[in-house]
Amino acid sequence: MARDGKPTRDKILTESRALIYENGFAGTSVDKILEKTGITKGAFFYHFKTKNHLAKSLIEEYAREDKSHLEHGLEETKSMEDRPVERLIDFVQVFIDGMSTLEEPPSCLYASYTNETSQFDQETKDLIANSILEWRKTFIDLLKQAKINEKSKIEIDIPSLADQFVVIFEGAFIVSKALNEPDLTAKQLTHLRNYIQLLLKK
Amino acid sequence: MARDGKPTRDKILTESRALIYENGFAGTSVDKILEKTGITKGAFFYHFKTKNHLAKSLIEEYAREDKSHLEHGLEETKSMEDRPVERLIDFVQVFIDGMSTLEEPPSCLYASYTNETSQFDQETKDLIANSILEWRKTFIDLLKQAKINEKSKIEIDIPSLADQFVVIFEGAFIVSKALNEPDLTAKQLTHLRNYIQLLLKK
DNA sequence: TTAATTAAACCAACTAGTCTGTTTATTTTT
DNA sequence: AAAAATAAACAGACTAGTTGGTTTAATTAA
Repeated sequence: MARDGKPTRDKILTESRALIYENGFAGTSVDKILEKTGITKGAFFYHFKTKNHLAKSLIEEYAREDKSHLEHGLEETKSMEDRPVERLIDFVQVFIDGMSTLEEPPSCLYASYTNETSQFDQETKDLIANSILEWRKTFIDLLKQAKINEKSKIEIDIPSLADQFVVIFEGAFIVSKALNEPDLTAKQLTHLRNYIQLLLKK
Repeated sequence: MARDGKPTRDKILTESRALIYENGFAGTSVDKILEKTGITKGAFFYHFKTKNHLAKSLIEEYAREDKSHLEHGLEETKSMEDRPVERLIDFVQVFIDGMSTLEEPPSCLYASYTNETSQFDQETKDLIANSILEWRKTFIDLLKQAKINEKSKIEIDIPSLADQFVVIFEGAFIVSKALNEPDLTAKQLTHLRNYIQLLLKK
């Protein structure tokens, strides 16, 4: 057996993600990653066959984290399973709390990739689409359990309301970055929470 | 008199914008632009000193268009100046209408640039920030005229509600592209219209 | 008659990726 | 326990092609 390569691989993943948030994927050269990590070219291409294999690994890792955020939201509100209306509101609140007290504007790898789609293969793009659809599915479920359409005075398109969550996240990240206002995302999510609350009021 | 360079310059601007929407700025080489436009290198650098000068011209043009969209929204609803509540709703409706019946997912150059910020100079980034702040300003005005905080049962942070408009646009563009659902943006804006309507109901 | 454009050669820096060889920790054999 | 073998992990020089950008001389069109 030989020495442990995991620290090296992890360092490449963490640092390159940060670089991509600032330069984009095409704008992040392998040499820049090497410079930032202090890792050599040999080591880099030992761990990742090509630069695009790194892109794939990055998005896979990101999607795993994303999924665990979703699961965390469900877990945190599990005790309210029998009060679906409160659960729905509290589910959103979990993420409002998670987005407050940020020191700098957040970023999303899905958005980064989507802004230069042609750089990536279909599998990578599918992974992004499916991750977003997971949020849609989960939210549709929460909205249906809260019987939102029976309670609301106006008719609501549930799937698109479900999408609002991801839409506001993605949009807030961009505006937060463009204006350099780290607390913007939490504020934006608050409006989604308000909207749902107003819809649920008979 | 000499011959007119405008068609050449315009072609570079239009085609390079389309390329940036697919490849990002760093991923869009000058050679690719030449290939797509059929223009020569000499002509390209005759019109743009550097690739980053093109970036600047592109965002300036984009910001001008953006501003005229804002003005168009105000113009279209000018007849309701004395009914600020209806005007506010109708202002949003103008953009819902503008975003329905799209054939393909829309894109935003502000978002493209923001996803690879380090490629651009401060002036370019400032132009983006200021363009977004124009929307904020306009919307704050519309919201105040509609006396939203006097009418709403819950307390509303007006500036962040104003930002919702741009946030939903930006977020919807990304999700629309990631899922390849052209009509997503219009649907998302509809929820913003609903939200404001609910807030305005005493 | 002058600005706009072509065509092609050219450059230095940078690009992703390859290659050969070395280090390192563990396993096997003695 | 010491020596030898193994293979993963890593080093870094090198390559072939691309990058943004320059130059220059001839040509085109209003």
